[in-house]
Amino acid sequence: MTKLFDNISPKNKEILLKKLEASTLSYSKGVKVLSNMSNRSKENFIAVIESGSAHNIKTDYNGMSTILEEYNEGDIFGSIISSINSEENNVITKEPSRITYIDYNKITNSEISNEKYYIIFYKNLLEIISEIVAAKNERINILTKRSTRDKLLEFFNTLSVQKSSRVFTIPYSFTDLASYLCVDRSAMTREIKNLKEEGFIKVTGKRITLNY
Amino acid sequence: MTKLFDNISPKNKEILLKKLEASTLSYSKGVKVLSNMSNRSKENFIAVIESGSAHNIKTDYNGMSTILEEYNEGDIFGSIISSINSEENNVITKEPSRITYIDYNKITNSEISNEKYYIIFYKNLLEIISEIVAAKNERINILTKRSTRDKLLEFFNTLSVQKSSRVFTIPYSFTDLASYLCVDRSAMTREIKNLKEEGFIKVTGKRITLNY
DNA sequence: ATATAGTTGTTGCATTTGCAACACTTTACA
DNA sequence: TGTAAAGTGTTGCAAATGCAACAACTATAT
Repeated sequence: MTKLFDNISPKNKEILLKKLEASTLSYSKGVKVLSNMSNRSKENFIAVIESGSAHNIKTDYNGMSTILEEYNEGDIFGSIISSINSEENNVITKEPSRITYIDYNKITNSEISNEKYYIIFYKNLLEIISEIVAAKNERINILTKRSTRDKLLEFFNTLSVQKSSRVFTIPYSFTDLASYLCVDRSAMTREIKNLKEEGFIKVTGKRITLNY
Repeated sequence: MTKLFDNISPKNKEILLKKLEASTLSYSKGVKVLSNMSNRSKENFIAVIESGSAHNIKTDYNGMSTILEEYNEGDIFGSIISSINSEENNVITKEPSRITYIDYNKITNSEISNEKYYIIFYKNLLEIISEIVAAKNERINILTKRSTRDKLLEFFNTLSVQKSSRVFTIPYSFTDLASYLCVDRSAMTREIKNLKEEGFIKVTGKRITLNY
């Protein structure tokens, strides 16, 4: 469940959704989510993942593709918070999913209401966006590392902090991880091997143990 | 001027600032801005650059430093929107500056007021943060490029779009640009030379002309 | 006005990374 | 359940990048 409606009564939530003209669509697996959306409405919307999951994938002019973001149940994405405007970006479902769309203009331009639930909604939105910003900062943190090794270590470190443990599981395939870290897959595999041989990490499938 | 108080009357602005216990500090050039701030208050604040400018610089364990962000007059930064919590991060003034601090807890935890200016403040904050997110997305866009050449071209492209012109001026020294793009300076200079020789760009000092 | 610190362009060389190709394993799904 | 598709580990080789060092130039501060 998204935090977007935390502390708002079901009744008020309904009023709000109606006011914002929210609509929910269902998708099967592996579908480009925004392809049937007009460029017009692409410019200002928020989407809530009601169920399922999706990847935001950027494909370069030279065919190089990069996983920009991962959206899971309860996550939100949209024009103001993600880069999805470009032709290069695609949001693709990883499994059958249901997504609710809200016109962001309706949020910002609607009559300013004195209703309490209105400001609570704003607070919630702000909080969610703050979390998104934190995630983006972390991504930038990883990408500013100059070497494959340092990118891996930074990534592992983040996971380790998240799970409060030196043992954790990589939530991607190694192929996807390379894409996420923006490095060549074979070079990454080589570097992981080095880290193993030098005793920094232990790798069992997707389970990593940090030894430092 | 920051947008934070747009559409809020001076009187209400004052009430708001008092309520939020805002305080303004002055700094000379080249000063670490947050060094005298307690870790406690570092965790939740917003800072507004009233005048002057600053860099958010991250220095690695191995001494490698990267310009994460640049703050100019009217910009805001802070714990919820920037990565500044780590020991590695420093915000350093580029010139004499005045900065106003607002305790973010005061914003989120204060009694929910029905005052109109209150929700306007929220809207403004949300809008500013959306712009920050857009900037971060752009940064990620650049950093996901795999080669120095593509990073340069993406950076030039962004500037070109911003200025709506194929001629523009780089707002950094080349040394700082290399740091911003996370590449070696000499390698970057080499690549810029290549781009010049291949006729893609013209370079006169910091003035770039795109020929494609 | 001058010393000092910082910026720029350049180069040779070492290292890292990317690319292409391959065999093998695992997963997905019709 | 069988077949196709996707993921994994590996390697040799080529190309890109980083590193170190230098000289020339520019900006800054006292």
